[in-house]
Amino acid sequence: MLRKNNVHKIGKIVTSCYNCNVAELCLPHNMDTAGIEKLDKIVRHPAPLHTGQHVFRAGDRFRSLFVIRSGMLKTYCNTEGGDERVLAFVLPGELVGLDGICAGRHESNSLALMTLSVCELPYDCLDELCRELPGLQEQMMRIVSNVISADQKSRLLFGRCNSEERLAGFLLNLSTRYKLCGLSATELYLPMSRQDIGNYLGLAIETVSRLFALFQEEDLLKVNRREITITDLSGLKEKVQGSQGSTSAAAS
Amino acid sequence: MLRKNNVHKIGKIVTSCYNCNVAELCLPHNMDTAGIEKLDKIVRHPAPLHTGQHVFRAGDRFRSLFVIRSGMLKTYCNTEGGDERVLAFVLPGELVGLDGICAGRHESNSLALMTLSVCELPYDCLDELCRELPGLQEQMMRIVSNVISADQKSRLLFGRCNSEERLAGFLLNLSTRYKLCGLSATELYLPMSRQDIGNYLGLAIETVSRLFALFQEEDLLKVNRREITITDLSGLKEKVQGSQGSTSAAAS
DNA sequence: CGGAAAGTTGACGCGGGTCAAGGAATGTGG
DNA sequence: CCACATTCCTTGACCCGCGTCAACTTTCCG
Repeated sequence: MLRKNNVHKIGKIVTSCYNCNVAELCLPHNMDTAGIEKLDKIVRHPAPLHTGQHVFRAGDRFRSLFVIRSGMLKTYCNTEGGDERVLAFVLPGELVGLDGICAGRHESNSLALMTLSVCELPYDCLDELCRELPGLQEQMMRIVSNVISADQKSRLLFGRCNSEERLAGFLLNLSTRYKLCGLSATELYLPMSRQDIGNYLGLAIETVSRLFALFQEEDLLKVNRREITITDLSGLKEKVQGSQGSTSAAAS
Repeated sequence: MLRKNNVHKIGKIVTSCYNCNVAELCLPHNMDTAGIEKLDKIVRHPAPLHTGQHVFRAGDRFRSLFVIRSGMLKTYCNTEGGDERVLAFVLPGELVGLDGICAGRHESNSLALMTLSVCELPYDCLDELCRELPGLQEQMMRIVSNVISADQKSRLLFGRCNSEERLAGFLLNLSTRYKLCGLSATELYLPMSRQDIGNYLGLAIETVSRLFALFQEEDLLKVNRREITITDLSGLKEKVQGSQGSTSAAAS
């Protein structure tokens, strides 16, 4: 039931930039009606993707930025050794694709973790529109700054702490961002596998599993497969003490 | 002698954006003369800072971005527990301060690791100039994208590898970036303490020390306090196998 | 010259990675 | 509908990499 609920919420489809307010991060924030209208015209709405499909792959020619409308994706890279490194989980209202601008090619992969709909922002158009609408450009820089700032915070989290702090920080971070999307901050459906979580946090999958069990034993969480309920938010926060990983984040 | 050499090179002062080509990353790259002239007018050159002085501190009102002209700085944050987390080391031609745009305040500290001169780019002026010069705006986005992309790569490095891989990756990364600044790629003067290196890499200071000794024993490096000479670049690269940490990087 | 800060080296113990086995959920073909 | 395979997750046992503690050396700076 929790899952259904959240999926339905995440699955709510918005139809234009007017009523798109999935998160403060999204572009129209603080823009006037005329501006939003223009932005609305360049935005494309590709058909929703199914779990396991890519929005883009590393090496693809960079053409567009993407804002998540509903669902969730992960960004990852492959190492020379061939194995995967999860870089980020991206929620509705957050932006992906920024890492492709400088080289003209995407440097990471974006993969749907569940049914996913995105807004596509062709970069040429966006660039042009930024010249017309100074407000948009400022907003772009603010978003980009936020991405960098979120990267920094997640680096704080991983800097020098043990597995408990990491997982706790990760959950708190998700909780905050879920809330920003209008979802529950305590009942989280995690569409990614334990594998992905471990990979992202730099922990073995077994460790992640054990920690979920431990947190449950300590009455911080209730865990039911990929549905988790935070029952003691402040207890979880105490675990992260010594770092500050509970802020909004976005990817590449 | 190595130290003197490098310090002198890093210490070479440029006087305007015309002949400022410390690194490809810097703003004038790919701009026409008129554009550079305008940019040159808004750039300020504060007096050089001494070791231990701050360019800005977390909480300071955000007014400007800074490009390093010569020297090196570290960016760091303080955790709630009061201890420090090093986020990045920033070299000539690289940009700091981007993390302050979104909140209007700097979220990290920037501290000179040696005598440091910077270019100050008042953000309001820069923003305005971006409207006049589309080329500048594009370049800004490219730089920002590069910062994000570099963050991503460093995350790959820290993702899931042991201490040897981390330190080797770190040294290769620095080597590449030193070369971009026109410095030697093999003779590196590291102005930061072992403490800073360990903090940045998520390793204990003792581990860093032991690894330097180990790498020296394996004839990969010659270590003389803060001066290190890479004697076997490919050997060092083999260590990092399984990740890709040898690309250019810049900080917030 | 003395005191502090930075770096090195050794001994030890634990957190978490690795290996292995088993359970639960989902899919597939008959 | 069931039998079977596959994927995902959990739990236990073991062990090693690296953090911690401690002692010592070297460098720096007044």
